[in-house]
Amino acid sequence: MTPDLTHKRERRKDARPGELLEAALQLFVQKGYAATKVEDVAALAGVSKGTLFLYFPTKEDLLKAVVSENLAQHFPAWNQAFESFEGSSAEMLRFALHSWWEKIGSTPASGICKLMISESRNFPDLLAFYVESVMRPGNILLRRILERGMANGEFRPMDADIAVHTIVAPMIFLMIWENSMTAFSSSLSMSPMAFLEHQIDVLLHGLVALPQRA
Amino acid sequence: MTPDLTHKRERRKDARPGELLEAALQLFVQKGYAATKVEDVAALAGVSKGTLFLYFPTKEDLLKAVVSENLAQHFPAWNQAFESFEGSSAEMLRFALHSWWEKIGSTPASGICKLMISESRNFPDLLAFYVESVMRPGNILLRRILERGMANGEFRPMDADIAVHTIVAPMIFLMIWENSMTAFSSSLSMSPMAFLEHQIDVLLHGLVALPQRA
DNA sequence: TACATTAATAACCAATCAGTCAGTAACAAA
DNA sequence: TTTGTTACTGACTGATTGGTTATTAATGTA
Repeated sequence: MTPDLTHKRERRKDARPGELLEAALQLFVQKGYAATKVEDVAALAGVSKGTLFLYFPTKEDLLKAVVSENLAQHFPAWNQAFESFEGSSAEMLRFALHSWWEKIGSTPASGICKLMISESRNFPDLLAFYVESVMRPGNILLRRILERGMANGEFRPMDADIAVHTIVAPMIFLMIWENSMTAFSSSLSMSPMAFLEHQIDVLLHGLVALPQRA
Repeated sequence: MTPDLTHKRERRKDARPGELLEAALQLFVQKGYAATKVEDVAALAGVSKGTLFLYFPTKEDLLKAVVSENLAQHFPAWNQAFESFEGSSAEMLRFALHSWWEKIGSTPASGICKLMISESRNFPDLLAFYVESVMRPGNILLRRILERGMANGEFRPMDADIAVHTIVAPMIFLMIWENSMTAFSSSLSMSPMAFLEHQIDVLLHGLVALPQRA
């Protein structure tokens, strides 16, 4: 990452891949895969283009490495947390969304989401990989929370598969917003935490003032 | 659009721009701006590359034309509908979302949203144009609905600016989903109308079974 | 200091692609 | 049929860029 302003050669074989992946993630998210030149990635990582190809055989391999490198490996811990959770399902949902925000939403890894949206059509196998590794586990975890809530009467009965999308949608929106809009138009700024809190509140209690269903 | 299989030349000066824009929208959304070749756009529109440049001076001009061509011109009508609406604010919200789905969400114009997300960083002036022409009017309209609901006690008090995002987020999600995911992975399919209905219901009444606030 | 190893470089190559332009064919008018 | 106009074509070009490789220099070892 640190641009080498002194033009002095350094031999750091083990540090290069990580620095290149970091630079690639940033540029791919910023400009799109096709529009970023490998030379720019190399420059941002402080090496020459040739060095990049020393570690990643093609540009496409670099993209795949960026995605797999940033995949959320949090699901084992999250599933564990689900098993041992003591509180209400509403608290559980709040915990899940806050934990997601802390571990992914607020980190550069959130850019992967935009990357998948933009490039999935061009790299279907990458999409399949992403679906299996993060979307499906995420959906399953959320559905278990919803089913727990419905089972103990805390949530009203509903189609869990659709409800999962209702929960996920604003999180996707938040990641996209941060990685696409805010960078340029400051008038579009929005406090992510305030949005998250409001979202959880509406999700649980709705907009209407007076309850009209049992 | 119709690929000319007979290789016979046709002179249709007035039909070309529209057909080229339609083809360009489809390919830009599918593959991304940088990854689509102008020659492919021309071929899909049934003309040669030279003809495309006869109507659009550069590739970037083509992109800008695609966006401006597909901008929602529905806001005058929608604002009008708001003024004369008779029912509750909940019904108004439902009407707004359904109307949006009918006029934009379910049409190719929804691809513009993905296009803006993917390319806004590379074309900031295009983003500014889009924000002014569709995002801001949309936000204002929704905020007026929310404020009407709060004013007559139908909705509970809230930060309208944040709440607008909570309403918009799932719609953005729906457009992105349809334009990025469903095309390749049929396992990700989801009924847009079912999602929309569920979304409105949760938005209004929340997930919890028993009301716990005044 | 001399030598071996290899990480890193930069000049290079081949393919791609946005944009051009000299020429062609469709159509109208005579 | 001839002639003029112009929508349309496709071969061409210059610039860009993914990927290669011969060379260089940093580091370890004797």
